[in-house]
Amino acid sequence: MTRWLDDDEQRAWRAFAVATRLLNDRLERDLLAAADMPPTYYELLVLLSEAPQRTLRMSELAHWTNSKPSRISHAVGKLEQKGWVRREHFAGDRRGWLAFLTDEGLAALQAAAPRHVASVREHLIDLLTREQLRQLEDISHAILDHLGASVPSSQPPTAPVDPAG
Amino acid sequence: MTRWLDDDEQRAWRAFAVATRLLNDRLERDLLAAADMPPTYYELLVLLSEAPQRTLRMSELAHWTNSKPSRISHAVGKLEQKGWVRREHFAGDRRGWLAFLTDEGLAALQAAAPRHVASVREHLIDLLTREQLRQLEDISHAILDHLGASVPSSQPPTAPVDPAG
DNA sequence: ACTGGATGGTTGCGCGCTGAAATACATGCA
DNA sequence: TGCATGTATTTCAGCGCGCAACCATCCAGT
Repeated sequence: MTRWLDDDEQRAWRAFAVATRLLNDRLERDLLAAADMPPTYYELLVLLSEAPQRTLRMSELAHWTNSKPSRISHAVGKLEQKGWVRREHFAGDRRGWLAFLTDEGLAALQAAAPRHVASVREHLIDLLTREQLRQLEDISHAILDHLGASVPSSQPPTAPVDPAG
Repeated sequence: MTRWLDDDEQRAWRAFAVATRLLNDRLERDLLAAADMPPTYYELLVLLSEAPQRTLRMSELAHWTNSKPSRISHAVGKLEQKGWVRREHFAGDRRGWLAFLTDEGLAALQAAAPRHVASVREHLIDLLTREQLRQLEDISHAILDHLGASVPSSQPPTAPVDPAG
């Protein structure tokens, strides 16, 4: 007994689906041009930049990005190659690893941030009224609550940069 | 001279970014379970199912999905392997090709649709008030207008099924 | 008719991200 | 000491995608 979508729901869903996909594609392309990395990797740098000591455990990175450990390993490996992240043993439990954001990594982030923020503004934020912005946040939180997710803004915001992660 | 995001903007943007990514992941997993194909391929079936004669030209598929020709070729190739789509020459201009949705393809779509609609309902539609639904549509259209995109709801809606594409 | 340039699609190839599974090693507990 | 658990890495394979090269067809100009 399927409850199909009525006209209103259908229109809203389709518009939303297409819009978010297109927006995502666009932001991804822009970010690639600005930072030469996929959004998911950029996200890791943002998380690190806002963490105390610019440091997080691998498992924490996995947690905040809702991803499997292997993905984090791969990603941090790439970032390490670029010299943007360094890995060190976690003193106290040598199974664990800490990922440090290096000065170079922070610099790269700071270099990319303006273009990324501009992109987010141009293709999303500046298109909306203040009212719509609030609505969008409410809607987003409804989704997040339902999916049982947590937004990493609960991270200690010691950000030396505003990367609009 | 970067205009950083203020607190309201930052919160909204982050919530939106995380919510849409998570939602997307979830819907993708569900769809994969229901239809054994990526959302982008499913989208093609939906387009075809709603087109007159369940038929579209390759270039039209490319247009409505904002994708390069090669992607469509690859995708339709896969769908053809499954017996869900058939390709025929376009009479009148033999350079062109028509993609037909087969009976099997339609059946597969109809089989997958209920679970997909349920998923969309569960993780998005049913979470929102009627008011929020309208807000979301407006916001989406703002994005679409700016990106110069078109939503395929301008397709002739002769749908024998409501797949919530 | 012939030819050169568009046009519509395909094919081959490789890139880059991802996850599953196997592995390695540390830890804590019986 | 043993063994399960926890943390992270590594290997491997798969996939979707785009680029570039290619092929077939159409069409305009001569």
